[in-house]
Amino acid sequence: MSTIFDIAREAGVSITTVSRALNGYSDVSEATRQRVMEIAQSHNYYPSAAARNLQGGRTDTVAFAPLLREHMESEQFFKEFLGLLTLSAFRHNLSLLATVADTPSHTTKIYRELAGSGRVDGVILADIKPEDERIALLGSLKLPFVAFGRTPDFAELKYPLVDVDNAAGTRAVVDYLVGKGHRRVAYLGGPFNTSYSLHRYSGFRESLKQHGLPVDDRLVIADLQERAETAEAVAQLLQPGEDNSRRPTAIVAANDHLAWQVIQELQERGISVGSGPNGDSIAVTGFDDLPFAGYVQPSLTTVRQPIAAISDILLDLLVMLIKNEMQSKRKVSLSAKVIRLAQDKQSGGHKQVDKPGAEESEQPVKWIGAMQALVVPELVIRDSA
Amino acid sequence: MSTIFDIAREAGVSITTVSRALNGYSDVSEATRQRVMEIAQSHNYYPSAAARNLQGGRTDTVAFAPLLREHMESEQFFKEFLGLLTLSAFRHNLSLLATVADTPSHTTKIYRELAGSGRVDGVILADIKPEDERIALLGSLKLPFVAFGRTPDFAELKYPLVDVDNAAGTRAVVDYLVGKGHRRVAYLGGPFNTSYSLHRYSGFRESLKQHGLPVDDRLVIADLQERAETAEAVAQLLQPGEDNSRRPTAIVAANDHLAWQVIQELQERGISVGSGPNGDSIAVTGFDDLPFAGYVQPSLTTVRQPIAAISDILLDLLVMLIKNEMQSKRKVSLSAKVIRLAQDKQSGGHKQVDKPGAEESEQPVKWIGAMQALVVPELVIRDSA
DNA sequence: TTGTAAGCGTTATCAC
DNA sequence: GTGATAACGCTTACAA
Repeated sequence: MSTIFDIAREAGVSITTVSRALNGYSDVSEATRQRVMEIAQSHNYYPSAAARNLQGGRTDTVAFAPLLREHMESEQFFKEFLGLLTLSAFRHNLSLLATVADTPSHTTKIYRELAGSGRVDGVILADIKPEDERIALLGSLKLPFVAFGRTPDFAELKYPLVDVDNAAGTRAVVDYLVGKGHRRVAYLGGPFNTSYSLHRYSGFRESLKQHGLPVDDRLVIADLQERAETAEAVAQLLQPGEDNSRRPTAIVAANDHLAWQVIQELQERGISVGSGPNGDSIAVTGFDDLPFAGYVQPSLTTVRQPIAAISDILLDLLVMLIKNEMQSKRKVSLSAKVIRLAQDKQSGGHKQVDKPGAEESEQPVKWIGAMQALVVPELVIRDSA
Repeated sequence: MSTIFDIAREAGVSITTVSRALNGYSDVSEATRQRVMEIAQSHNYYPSAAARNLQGGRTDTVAFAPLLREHMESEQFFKEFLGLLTLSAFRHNLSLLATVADTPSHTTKIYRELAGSGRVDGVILADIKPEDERIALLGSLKLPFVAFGRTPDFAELKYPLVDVDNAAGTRAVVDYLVGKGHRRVAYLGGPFNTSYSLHRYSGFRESLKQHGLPVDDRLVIADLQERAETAEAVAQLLQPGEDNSRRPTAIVAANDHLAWQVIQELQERGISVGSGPNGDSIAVTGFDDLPFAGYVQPSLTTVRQPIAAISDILLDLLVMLIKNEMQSKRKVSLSAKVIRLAQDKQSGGHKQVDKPGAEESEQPVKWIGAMQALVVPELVIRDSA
């Protein structure tokens, strides 16, 4: 590949001039600029990203490095999020560097390396846990980041984030179910190790309490992962021992995947799945509204996470952060200007992105802090409840 | 962030020594190495990727830059492939740089830039078209690449590729349908602008001919994209005018998405979907076996593209190519050694990858040239046909 | 308007 | 074993 020297030589100017011409500086004669640009084009010349980056510029790249879970190949949420992040990044004129971490400690290493090696301008965090070291780590590393999710102390820590109001989501579900007459509602969840799983569960409890219904611990089973565990959990719910009145008429699953497992278990036992607290059918709800949710039979009543809108906001925030970081590499706190910028979004949707195609779905977004957004998810009523 | 100078100063050695110690050279005393490594660790030092890359090293990054299609947000195949590429890249100790191209000409620009700026060591191409300029382009740019898919002249061009035997896939479908007694089989496809869409269609024709059945052009409708077009196509198939014997008993759709649209159209018309050439039900088949294929009702009989295995092979090939490229930046053709390496895979699966987790599904792979693999897809029989 | 020259942080090539 | 020093290709003061 040709370098800036080749272009300079052929154009009969210095490399400085080439650099200026190509970077759109004003102090270059139009004639020179034309010539330089033509020659550059004919040589298929593009400035070396490495050289450019080395002298202090940005990489125009952001990273996403989720922790590799078992059976990640089949994890729909991961793929959805990754795909939509890629699209959002593109609209923000950014590239997405996708990696994966093996283990929690490997995660730390990856972020250290990302920060140390300067490969990216910022990172996107997901699957935030209640005590997530990554937040402090990235802060100390001075690597700009945005979180999808939040820790309980998000208000004090003041890191930029977008979260779905998961509690509101399950509350909406339970409200809906209770509204349809359900009184015995079970909750099936995965491991309670992420913030969102805790929020979903607490939304469930809150709503029940609000309706004056008891939370029957025998109707709550968590830590479900493998299909076999779900099978066992369903079996447990269906065998209330002596008293048949303990059998739930509705099952709230913490995610779509789990909901689908539950539905299959019920169907295998000849129990019909669907709405109505009466009869012997059982209502089942999910959470996420992944693409398959509308396809399964019966189609899933679930809570939609507007992932496309979320990734757009995440990148809006990250871009602002990076710009701020670039402007002044010494200031520790966010400049007031950036914060104001972020809050301006409150009114008027998210038209920050450069390119068309962003979700303009007027997602209700609540700003719960400077650069901290809470997206209210929507209940999607289908056939399963 | 600290640099190599900081480490050198603190360790009381030269930067050369630091570099050597950290890069595992043998000519460094064990004592020095220990000290240097400790100090580096304590400073959270990682060599600048830019500086390192500038002096000629690799980036350990490969790019994937698909063309942005309309409604890409909802394109499952894109997300599947992207997610699995990310996982495969990780197993090969590579990062994946994901971008998107706006337009075909933007695609060209992206590859030129990728090559010129040296941001990545190689790229993965997908959606290969019968006349795909990208192959010549990347060749001339000397940017290592692997293609998922192939042009008709792949044998002469000799570029590295992995393809699914799409023709064999639809042949298997038709064989199966004809075996079940179907005689009037329709074909519904998208635009015939990619190699795979052409291959799928030709497989369809081949199989019919092999079974001595005529190809009724009125039963072939292509270029379907929007749901409305599919609706019209289905309507057309169902209104054979005067002669009712022209109505197909089976519909082969070119992909799962289309198959699902067809099923919905049929169901809306009160036509049951399923196997058996008799009765008034119509069999429908898809292609891809995307995650939702098993979820829809009736579940899709389809052809499975083993995407996980494919992306592993793609990256196996790309890694070999890159290594070769690094070794000798002047040689034009592949070294015999690399070719041999690639063909060795023929016997013994694909255990090339460093980390566990690769699909060891013993996918049948036929090598149709040096570094050119053809994966035979599998017919998955479910309820829709 | 243009050119000179000093970095940016590595690794590689020589010396010692 | 270890250390100067020269690239690597670019941007950006500073001069002219």
